[in-house]
Amino acid sequence: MKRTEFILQSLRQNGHRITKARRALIKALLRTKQPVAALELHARISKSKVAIDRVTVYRELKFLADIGVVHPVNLKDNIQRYEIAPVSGHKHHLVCTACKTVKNVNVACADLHNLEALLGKKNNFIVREHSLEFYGLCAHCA
Amino acid sequence: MKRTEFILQSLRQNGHRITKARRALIKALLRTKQPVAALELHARISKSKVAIDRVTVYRELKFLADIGVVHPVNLKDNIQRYEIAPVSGHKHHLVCTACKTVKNVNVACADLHNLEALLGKKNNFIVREHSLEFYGLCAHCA
DNA sequence: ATATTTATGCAAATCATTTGCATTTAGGGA
DNA sequence: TCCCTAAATGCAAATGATTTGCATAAATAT
Repeated sequence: MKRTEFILQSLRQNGHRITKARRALIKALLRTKQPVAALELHARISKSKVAIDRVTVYRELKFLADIGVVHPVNLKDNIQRYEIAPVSGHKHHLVCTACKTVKNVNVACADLHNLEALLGKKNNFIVREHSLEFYGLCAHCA
Repeated sequence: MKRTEFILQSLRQNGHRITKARRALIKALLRTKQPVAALELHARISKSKVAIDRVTVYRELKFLADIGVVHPVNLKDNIQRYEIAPVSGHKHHLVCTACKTVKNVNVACADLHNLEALLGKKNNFIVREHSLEFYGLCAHCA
């Protein structure tokens, strides 16, 4: 459980408080291997006898995203999900459109960065980020 | 106004009816250069004195997406947008996170297809599609 | 222990989208 | 042209995710 403490530590150092809700949220986030929605997370936490409000989960996730502890993930169903931010960079996903299972995949974003520079120049934009997700059918659903 | 007629024609040929709502929707969709949300589209159509219901817009957009006339576009705000499907392939977008302007950009998806094949093999998935969007600041907002 | 400020809970609002159902209407055929 | 039937529409109300307002609780520095 070292990762949890590391995150809490850095929160504390930045003047944020360590509360029951925050601790439960981060632990729950670390436990999941897939991006989770606020309500999903709230359900899981509730099941583990920790009582925190739905609204707190929404607020906390947004807060954690603001400070970069979690990354927002947007798939095609227009539900906001989050995942613990990796140590560096960001993740890409492979989503089964049938069972909704999400797998993390490695993509060499460096290749995209050239493209981004090009697009930026061509369109007079400063390109800051990209989102790249893959959709298909997992072995089980195919 | 040839494109409109072409689309209506092909709808007719597939046994779908040409209604006032459908015609207005398609014309409105062809008029916009950026992905539009249902409510946005409804507002525009209403402004042009054509009275069609919000619900009809939602239903129609979903229908048009099902038959491939429009493509759903998902950006980071979890609002469902649509755009007229290009003759072949699909579009990618460059979104200004400040003013929300969306520009279409050309991406050689062929490069991604190699990657998709690889990911599919590695994860035992059948990869069907991808979504790749870019975010940044336009010249005006930078 | 106390003050101060951050974080939480509860209720209610909001926003996008969907559903049920009764009514209208496009378009093929008599 | 009129009618028939399925397809499309409109209206009202439901749903689901997310947000907001406000008063309270509780985490830390002093």
